[in-house]
Amino acid sequence: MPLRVCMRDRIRDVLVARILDGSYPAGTKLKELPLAREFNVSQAPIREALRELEGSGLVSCERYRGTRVRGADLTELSESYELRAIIELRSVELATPYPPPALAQLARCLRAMSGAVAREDREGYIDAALRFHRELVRGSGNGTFLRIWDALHWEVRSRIALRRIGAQHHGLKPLLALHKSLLARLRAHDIAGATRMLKELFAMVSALA
Amino acid sequence: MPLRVCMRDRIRDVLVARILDGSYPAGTKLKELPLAREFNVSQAPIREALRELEGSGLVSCERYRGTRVRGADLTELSESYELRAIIELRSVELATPYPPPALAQLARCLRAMSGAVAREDREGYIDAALRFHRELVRGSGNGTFLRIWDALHWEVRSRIALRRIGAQHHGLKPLLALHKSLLARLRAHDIAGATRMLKELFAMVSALA
DNA sequence: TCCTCACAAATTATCGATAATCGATTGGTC
DNA sequence: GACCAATCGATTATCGATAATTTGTGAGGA
Repeated sequence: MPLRVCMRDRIRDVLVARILDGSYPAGTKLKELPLAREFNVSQAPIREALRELEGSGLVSCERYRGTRVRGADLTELSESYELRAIIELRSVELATPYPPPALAQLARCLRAMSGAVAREDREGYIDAALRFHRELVRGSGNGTFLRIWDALHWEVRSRIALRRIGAQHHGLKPLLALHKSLLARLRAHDIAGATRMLKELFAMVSALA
Repeated sequence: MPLRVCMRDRIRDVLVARILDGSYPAGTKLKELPLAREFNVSQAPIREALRELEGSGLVSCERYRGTRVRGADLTELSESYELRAIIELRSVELATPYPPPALAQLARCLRAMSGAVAREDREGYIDAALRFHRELVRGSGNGTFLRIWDALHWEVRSRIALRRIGAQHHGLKPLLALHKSLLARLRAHDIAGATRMLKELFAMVSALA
């Protein structure tokens, strides 16, 4: 059985998905040997996957005491949003004026978000919105910003956050509107305005959570 | 031979120290088996140490292609300082007014910095200054801020940065003065003033590098 | 000359088993 | 009953060896 991607990556993705879908609520102990048996691998790839999740802050490890999930913790969630907010705000400052290709990419994401809202596809909205925000950071040209942003696994955190909000998907429309305004400000090289929009966005998410 | 701390941690610290002291300049390939032989351990703890360094951004790994040092890269260094700056600036906003114990701790660090400057002990200054800045972040109460700040291994990066500056240790006095002003502003609950001081600090470091 | 395909060397990824450590529990003592 | 040390089971940390992958090289063909 040739391995297209290494086990470690595959296992990490599965674990992330399980934290995402609620299979592993906060506090769950992730034991290495049982996981190894389940995935039909040895301990090594499991351990490496867990280390990587620790780096993202989704789990925490203590020496000889094991690994526990801590991603769904509300405090940690709002703390992460705080970090994400300052990274994106500074990215917008650094990146403006965004070059036309970046603006085009942002516009594509926005269209995808709009379409998702239209068909009430919340998952689709999240994916598109994350691409939008990641592009904001990427545009800053600061690789460290992007690395940290990626390491926080927003594809997990966003869903945890939105699950807390519950079924209020009517909340997506004002979010979409803010993104539209934000892009317009970026096109106009209006840093102050763009920053204001972004702050409102994060304030709205915080209020919901 | 009972292991007081696990090999992984010990090895990680040695590798960090080597990146720090210049033994491993940027681009150095870190091969697992040779390192394992050198430390008289097997591959496993080496790999885990390398993963952790990857999380800190000090090295980068590619699948089946190995691990390379990238900590001394100037671009990456200024990018990291940019991230550190926004984390500390926001921390000051969140933490002010700092509680008396935190202010006392900051004052202790400042005294240590002052003493180090007086005896022209640059290493001592760096240690004390890092404690000062870490305390700024800790005071915010945002554990994610602190986790990311720690993961960036400033005990390495600061020294790399200051080595670039060279022997201009006269540059430490204005830095010390800015820290003093900063603490005074924090005591006075003057967020705007404190923020200004911190921005000047980072501007000065960036200018030096 | 330029390709490209097979092969070998070097290195990483994974395995299966052993050693070290932690937490709870048991048994003994006061 | 309260306390403490010895021990056991569960789990993590590490080991030594094997499998998988990449990269470089050289032979053969257009």
